Amino acid sequence: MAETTRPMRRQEIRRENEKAILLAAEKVFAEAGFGGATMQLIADLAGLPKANLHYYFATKEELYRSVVQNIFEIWLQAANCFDAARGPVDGISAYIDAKMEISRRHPDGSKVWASEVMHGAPVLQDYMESTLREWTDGRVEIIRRWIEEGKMDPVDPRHLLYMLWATTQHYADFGHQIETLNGGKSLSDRQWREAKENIKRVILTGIGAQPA
Amino acid sequence: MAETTRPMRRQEIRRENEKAILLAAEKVFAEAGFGGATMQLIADLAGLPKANLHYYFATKEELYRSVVQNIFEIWLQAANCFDAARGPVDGISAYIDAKMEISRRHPDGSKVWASEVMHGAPVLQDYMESTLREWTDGRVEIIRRWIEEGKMDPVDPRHLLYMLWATTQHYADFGHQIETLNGGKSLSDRQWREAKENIKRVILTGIGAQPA
DNA sequence: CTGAAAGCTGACCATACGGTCAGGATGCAA
DNA sequence: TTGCATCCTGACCGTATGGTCAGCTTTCAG
Repeated sequence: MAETTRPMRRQEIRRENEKAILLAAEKVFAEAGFGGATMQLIADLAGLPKANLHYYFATKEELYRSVVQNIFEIWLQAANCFDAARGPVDGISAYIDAKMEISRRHPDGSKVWASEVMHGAPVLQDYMESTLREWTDGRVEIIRRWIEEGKMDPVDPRHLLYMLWATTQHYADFGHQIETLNGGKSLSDRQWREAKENIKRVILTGIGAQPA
Repeated sequence: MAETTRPMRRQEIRRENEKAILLAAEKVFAEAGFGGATMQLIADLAGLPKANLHYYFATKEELYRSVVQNIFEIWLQAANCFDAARGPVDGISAYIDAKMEISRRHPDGSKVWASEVMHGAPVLQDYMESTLREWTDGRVEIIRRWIEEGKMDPVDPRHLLYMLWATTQHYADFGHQIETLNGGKSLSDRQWREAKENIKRVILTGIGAQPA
């Protein structure tokens, strides 16, 4: 990678290698699942000897945990959209945009996250019972208020959230299916825009929050 | 299992053992993924010695293939709802009901299917390019006709289908998350009903197909 | 310049897994 | 009853994988 063999700073080395490993791990875990992934594959993809992986991450479990926590953080960041909003149109639109962008930019991370949850969240159970639950309860409260204020129809907030998660996440997790049905090509910029617009229109109309 | 050691018919034996193996395999593949699943675990769960598995299914791949094809068939059966319908309200309602029932009754199968697609459909690529594509194109055509006939708003049929798939499948694949957010309890009959109603209401309203 | 700490790695190990096989048990048709 | 095809299984094997380690190189503070 580095053309000149300029001496690297310790900190720099650590940062770069960890980043490379995490990126490779994310991809391999996404493609093969935890059980199917091998440290050797991750090492090859990261361009490092396998033993070096164990220098940075003691075990496969530890590496996996780091990958999952990373994507969970990104996932939570999309939450901010909700808070700053004054009504369902703003809030839900922004949230859909944010989550669709995650599906597009971090499909591997999304898959790892989906896999983790599908397998019973062995690593993230704590987070789900604390952070995720708090986040969800907060958002449920916001939606409930919007309903009270007549800004949208009385829809069960939880099922609405599930719908948002499901619909947006689908474009990452089932991306391969979507590509296949798209003639084997990945979605173009325009198609991504159309996807977002369709989702927003259907859901916002569906909850009676369309802006005139 | 059999209390009396009544002699079993050959056919019967075969059928029962294959069924037991497939059921166990579905569960183990769902919980651990293909790579994480072991023939030993499947054998234990099926109550058979490992070697007996290989008598019925030569390889792990072959067993996996059978499991995946099984769920794909169930998945396709839900299609009929669409065909018999006279309009979006009937058709989409029935489809959502059917797919939600699959998520509820076959959560393991749904997870295996999701896993298969997430990992690039190594086994089902053929089916996706033939059967699934045909099915989808047919349904797209039906929806397009509904739009032409003014029975619903002009929504992109493909993205609508993705939304239906995503939303319903979510209750199986992310069932663990939903349970966690439900206080660790699985959804009750009433909650499943509410889920269905919410989804149907939001989507049907969202596409402008609400009946009066 | 020097020594210690950090970074690196080829070779190695124990284990677990998918798969095999020889040979025994069981049903069933004739 | 007999013979044979099907069914079953404990013991075994080769391989791949996660992980270890001794010893090397590189950075860098003092």
